[in-house]
Amino acid sequence: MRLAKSLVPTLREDPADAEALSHKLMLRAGLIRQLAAGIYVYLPIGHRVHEKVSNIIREEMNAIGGQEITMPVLQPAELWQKSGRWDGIPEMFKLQDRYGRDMVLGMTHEEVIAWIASREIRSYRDLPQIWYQVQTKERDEARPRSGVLRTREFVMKDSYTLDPDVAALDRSYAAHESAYRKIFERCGLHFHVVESDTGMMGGLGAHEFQAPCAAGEDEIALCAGCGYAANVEIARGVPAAPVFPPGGREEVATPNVKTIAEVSAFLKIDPRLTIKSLLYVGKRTGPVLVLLRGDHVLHERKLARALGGDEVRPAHAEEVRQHLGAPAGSVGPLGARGPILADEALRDGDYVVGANREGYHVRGVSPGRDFEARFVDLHTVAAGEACPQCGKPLAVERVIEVGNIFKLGTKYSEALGALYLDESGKEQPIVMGSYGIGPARIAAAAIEQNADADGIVWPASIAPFHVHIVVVSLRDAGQVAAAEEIYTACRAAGLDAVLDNRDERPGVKFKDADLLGVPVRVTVGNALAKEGVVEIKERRAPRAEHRVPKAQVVTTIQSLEVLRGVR
RNA sequence: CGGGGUGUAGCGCAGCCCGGUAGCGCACCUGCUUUGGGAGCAGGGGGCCGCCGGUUCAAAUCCGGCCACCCCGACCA
Repeated sequence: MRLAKSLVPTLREDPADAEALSHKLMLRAGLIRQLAAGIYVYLPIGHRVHEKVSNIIREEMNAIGGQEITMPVLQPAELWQKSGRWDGIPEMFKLQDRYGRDMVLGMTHEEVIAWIASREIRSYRDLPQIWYQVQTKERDEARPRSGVLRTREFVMKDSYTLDPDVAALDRSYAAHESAYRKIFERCGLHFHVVESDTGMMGGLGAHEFQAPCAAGEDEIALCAGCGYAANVEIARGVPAAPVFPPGGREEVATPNVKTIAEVSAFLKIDPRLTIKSLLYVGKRTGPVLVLLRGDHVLHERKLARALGGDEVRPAHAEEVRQHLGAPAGSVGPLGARGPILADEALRDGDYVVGANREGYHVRGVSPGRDFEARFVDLHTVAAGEACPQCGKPLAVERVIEVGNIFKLGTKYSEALGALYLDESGKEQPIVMGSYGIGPARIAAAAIEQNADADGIVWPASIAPFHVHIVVVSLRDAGQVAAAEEIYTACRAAGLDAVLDNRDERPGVKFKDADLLGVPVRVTVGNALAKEGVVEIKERRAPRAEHRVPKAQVVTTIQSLEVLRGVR
């Protein structure tokens, strides 16, 4: 590619609308432009990167026997009505055709897969199968954000496995896990494989591939000791217990003291010696009193799971007063009506709790002894808590989900009649798995993880080009000719090259080269006439430089460690 | 969906309080000079001031409504 006539609109300044590093850099380097909230145009450079990532994914999917197909984005509502997902998914784009028939824009493709399977798979001899596509997904996200990290329209590689039984599913799942590891390694990402919530889909198991980065939306708990790794949605941590002071149960006046911080300050005690009482309302299960240690934070997903997948919300102020007879700052478990859920951390010890009487708390209250409660894991893991497996301290990292693998089971095959005959001639539902990867998130995560003050620093495998050739002066015919020669030679050698032949000052070209982040830069400038050499410089620190005659450019580049493994 | 913020030239912003000619930097066009880390000088083009309505002799500016976008939270099959 020659830059002079190309659509690579770089920006000098950060766009006002961008916050996340990858978002700023993708806009500034001219990879993308935003059409609407969460909807992006991929310009030539962005498109190239996306293709490089997608092709790596394709290679690894093909390597485990995946067969690429393409399924429609536009789908009849009927399929989704059959699977039970037509209602209750606010992210689903729905529309009608001209005859008033309900349609959906696909946000995932389990239904279509099950539909194909129901028609084409008949015997255990047809199994197993791995079908995948690289296709656009449409999701009406509540809040698109961080550039390309969470969008309403995005391309996903989604694959689906069809197996005769759970043991076979386990093998397909393991094959995917190993393919995914290779994909992320080849893309140059740092990542963790973590246990994740199977969510409302109620599958048999799931893992996420999470790439650490500042703009991430998830948090994971990690144990350096034994390798335990889980999304904080499900991660369990064992907090250190406080030292409980002696003393019996007594009611104490706590005028105008409401929050945990106020209670512990007023009574001059560690917040860990208090219980935080929160009234929640489950859509089906009704009011439930939730107890946590004073310093802990409730994880609502854990609560929802403890209530059998119910939808929960904090009670309104009036509901608290009505249910417990006191305002929110003075409530507690003593004499409370209805179910009480207490975090595991509260099993032992005497705590300060709200008295259910405005302006009073009670000291020396022991869960289990002074009131009945069901103990479940409810608190959000904090860094430093002990690993549930080995006891070493856990770390908590901010991450972006770049892939997930999911054991679906037979939910969709049963709903859509995807059955096969086993060896004994008996009809069985196909056991399914589904697996997703977002190429755009991989690109953005790679930027987040590798950028420096001057711009993007691409891993060579997904860089838009391997070599960025800068002609310092277009007025020097010798430089232009040499640059063209090098450009042609690189391409002939299988190196993707971009030639900056724009009539710009050298500074502008160098700045843009840094911004674009291509791993190797070749500068054709004064040194050509003076010493007969060009400069080959790596983008990544410490920007190692080689000065060689133009005839040696290709072999020198090919010997660079940054390009190891590519071409 | 709750909270906060912003909409003025392609990009980044000022002007708005206190109503009266729409401005600055970058980018773009022309000319001259310059040419190894985002050049200098001179001249020039480009605006439904987010949209609709109201107040007023007069609205970018005041008032009302709406829309879009960003951030925090909720949600995220």
